[in-house]
Amino acid sequence: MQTEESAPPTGRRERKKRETRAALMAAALRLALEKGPDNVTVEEISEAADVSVRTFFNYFPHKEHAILGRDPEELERALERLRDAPAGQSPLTTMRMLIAEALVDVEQDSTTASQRFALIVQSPTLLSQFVLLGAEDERVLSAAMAERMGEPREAIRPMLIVGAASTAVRIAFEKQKDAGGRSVRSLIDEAFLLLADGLDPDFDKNLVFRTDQEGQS
Amino acid sequence: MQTEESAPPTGRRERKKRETRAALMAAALRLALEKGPDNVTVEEISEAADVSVRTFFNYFPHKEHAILGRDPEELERALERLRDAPAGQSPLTTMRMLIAEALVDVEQDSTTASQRFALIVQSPTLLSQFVLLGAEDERVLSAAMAERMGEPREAIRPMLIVGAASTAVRIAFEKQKDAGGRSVRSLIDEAFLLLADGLDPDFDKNLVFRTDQEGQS
DNA sequence: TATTAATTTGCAGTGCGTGCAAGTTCGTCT
DNA sequence: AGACGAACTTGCACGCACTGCAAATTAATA
Repeated sequence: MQTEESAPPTGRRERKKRETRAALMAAALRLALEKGPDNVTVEEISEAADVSVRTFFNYFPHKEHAILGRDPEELERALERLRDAPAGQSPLTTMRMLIAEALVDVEQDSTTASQRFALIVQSPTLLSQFVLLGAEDERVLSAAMAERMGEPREAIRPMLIVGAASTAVRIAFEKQKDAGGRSVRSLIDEAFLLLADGLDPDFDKNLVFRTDQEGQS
Repeated sequence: MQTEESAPPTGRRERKKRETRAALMAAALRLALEKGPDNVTVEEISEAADVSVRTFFNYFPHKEHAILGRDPEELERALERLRDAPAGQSPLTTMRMLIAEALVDVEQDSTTASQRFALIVQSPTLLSQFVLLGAEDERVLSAAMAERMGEPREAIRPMLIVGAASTAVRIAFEKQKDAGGRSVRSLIDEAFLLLADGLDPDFDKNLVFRTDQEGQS
């Protein structure tokens, strides 16, 4: 009657599942690197991991998920960190902290992480899947951030902070290739400073655009 | 020997191609609205437009492109407006102008435009395709904006301005449903003010995150 | 009208992804 | 241990997206 999950249920079953999942992810990543992400078939991946094609789809909804190998715990950790952040900490500071800590996670197995990113920017389908997963995260984070800030769910600012921070990270990664030698971290730093201080001090706050062409003088 | 394109070749052929393309787009949109974007097959669309399935793929690379029905001239117009913007105008102001004018375009055939947007947020595949096309636009706009601002191509600020503006628009559209009655335009206004003035006046500029756990005091 | 080029179409084929109905493995209870 | 039930794997059939190829149709040109 103790079907509850109190002790870590490390049965043979759990272990095998983890192994299979890991094998599939590894095979997917390796093959994608070797042959280009769009030239890999699910059949090859399954073969390399020594399972049937059908089993592959029991583990991943799309081929891309296996290559991306997203860790669902990452979002959990981020949410937890957001909850545990100092009460007085300003929202953008919190976001930067979250990102910095997520980067640490990523950099720990830096080899596979940077390889994955190279693949992502290479393949449109991978990129779109990646963005899609990111958008989901953004929604969850925005909701949590709004609550933390004590703002209503429809408020613009929390969402904009999360969205802009995410944009900053994306740009930093994209720019890293061109911007010779600069670390992703320093690029992110620069972007966050811009976001915090304002992107444009000369922005014309009084300008109102009208759909009709009145007031042209 | 005058196989060149000097006069607008409005032969029967050109006309038919336009018609077919329009018919496919219309059928795709109509069916997507009726049955949900994920329950429409290419076969149905082609049937409704009275062409073969194979012909459909001669016009669109993916099913989604027919539904999205993107107008390639829109980006052209935006680029032109960016070039023609007053020399002294601040970058974020320019972006807001671009967006305001693009909104006018969209609102002119508002029926199909808003219908399309409702579809996009409904279907993950549509959304990802949409984002993918948007990312391409962002790159082009960023490059033009960087040039206009006289900054090198690797500079962060132009890209961040374009990216953040695009994020603001996206959020405005997403929030429109919850934010009872507020127009997209006013939501965009609010977002732009936040971006211009700075998302977070209390951002801690001196905080440096380290990968190791030193300086914990 | 005869020639040529563009377009459409059918057909065959690859690959993704899903439901279903076995078969197999594992945990559990007696 | 043996039996039972649940979880997992697998094969099979299927629908759908998309591509290359070659034949057929249609429009433009000489």
